[in-house]
Amino acid sequence: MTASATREQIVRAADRLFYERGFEHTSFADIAGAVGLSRGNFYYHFKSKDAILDAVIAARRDERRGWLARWENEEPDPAARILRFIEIVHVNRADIQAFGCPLGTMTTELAKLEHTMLTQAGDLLTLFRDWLTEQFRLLGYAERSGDLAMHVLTFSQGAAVLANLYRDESYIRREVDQMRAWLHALQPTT
Amino acid sequence: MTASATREQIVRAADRLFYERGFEHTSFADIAGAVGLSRGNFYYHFKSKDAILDAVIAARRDERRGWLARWENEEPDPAARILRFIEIVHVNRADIQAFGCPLGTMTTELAKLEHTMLTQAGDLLTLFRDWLTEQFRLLGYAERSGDLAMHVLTFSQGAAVLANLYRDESYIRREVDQMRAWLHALQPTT
DNA sequence: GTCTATATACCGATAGAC
DNA sequence: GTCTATCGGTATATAGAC
Repeated sequence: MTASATREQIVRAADRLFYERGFEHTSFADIAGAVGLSRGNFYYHFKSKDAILDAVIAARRDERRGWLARWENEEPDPAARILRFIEIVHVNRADIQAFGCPLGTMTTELAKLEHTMLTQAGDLLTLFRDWLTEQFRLLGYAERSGDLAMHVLTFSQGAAVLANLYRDESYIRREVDQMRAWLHALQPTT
Repeated sequence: MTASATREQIVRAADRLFYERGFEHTSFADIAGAVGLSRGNFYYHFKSKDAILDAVIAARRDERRGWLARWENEEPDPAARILRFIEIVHVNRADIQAFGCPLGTMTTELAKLEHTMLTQAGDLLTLFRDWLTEQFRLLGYAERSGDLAMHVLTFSQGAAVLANLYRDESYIRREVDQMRAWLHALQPTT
C-alpha cells in the first residue's frame, strides 16, 4: 500500500471514530484497529494525535465545500440553496440521531478541552455561516443576512442536540418543516 | 468535617468541573484538588466515578426543580414562565459562552461515550420539556403543546452551542429577542 | 475520616529490527 | 512501510496505617 493511500484510510477511519466516540475517547489503538495497522506504524504517517485531528478537519472542510458547490450548481435560487442546508438535518437523520452533528459535537468537545484546534473546527461551521449569509444577501436581506444565517445555524444545532438525545424522527421532521415555513414566510422588506 | 458536608463539597466541585472540562476529562485528582482532599480518601465517599456522576445529576435535578418552582411562584402567567426559561440563555450568558449548556453538553458527551447514565442526564432536559409542555397546555395549545415545548428547547440548545463557539453576546441577545417575539406572536387558534 | 503507598490498565509517543 | 517492544505518564481503584 502506498503511503498516501494508507494516510487517506487513516483519516477516513479517524473522521468516523472522532464523530462516533469523540476525539479524546478515540485512541490510536481504535484507529489502528479500524484500518488494520499496528499502533507503531501509525507514527510513520502522523507524528501526533493533533496531527490526525488537523487532517480530519481539513478533510471535512473539503467535503463540506463540495456540498456547497453542489448545492449552488443544482439550485439557482438562493432560497432553495438555504433549504438544502436546512434539510441535511433530516437527510442525515440516522447519523444525527446516533451521534449528533459532526461539527457541533466536535466544537463542543474541543471547547471543554480548551484545545488549540477549536478555532479550526469552528471554521467548519463558519464555512456554512458565511455561505448562508451570502445566500440571504442574494435574496436582498442586506445587513440582516448575517443574523438570519446565524438563526438557521441555531436551528440546525439545536435540532441535532435534541435528535441525538431523544432519537425521535418525527421531531426532526416537524422542526425542519417549521424552519421551511419560517424561510418561506420571510420577507426582505420586513 | 462531617461525612455529609464533605460529600456535598465533592458533589459541588464535581458538578462544576464536569461542566467546565467535561465528565471524562475530569479526573479524581482534579476533584480532590478542588476540594482539598487526597485521592485515596475519595473512595470513602464515592465508590466509583459513575457514583459521583449519579450524585451530580441528582443535585442538578434538585436545583432545576427549584428554578421551576420559583418561576411558577413569581409568574402567574404561563407565557411569562416560558419567557423565564427562554431568558436563562441570556441570564447565564457568561457561563454559556465559556462552557455551553450544562445539560446539553453533558448529554452530548455521554451519548458519544455510550454511557449508561445518558438516560438520567437526559431526564434533566425532559424536566424542562415536560414543564414547558404544561405551560403551553395552560395557555390553550392542547395537543400542540409538546411540539411547542420541543421548539423552545431546540432554540435554547442551538443558541448555547453557537454562543459557546462564537462567544458573541449580541448574538445571544438577538436570538432571545427573536424567541420572545415568536412566543408573543403565537396564537392557540392557529 | 483522612492519609500514603500501590496495583493495574491504558494512554500517546518512541526505538529499532526487518 | 510495517512490525514488536517499550518508555513515561496518568487514569481508576484498592490496601492499609493512623
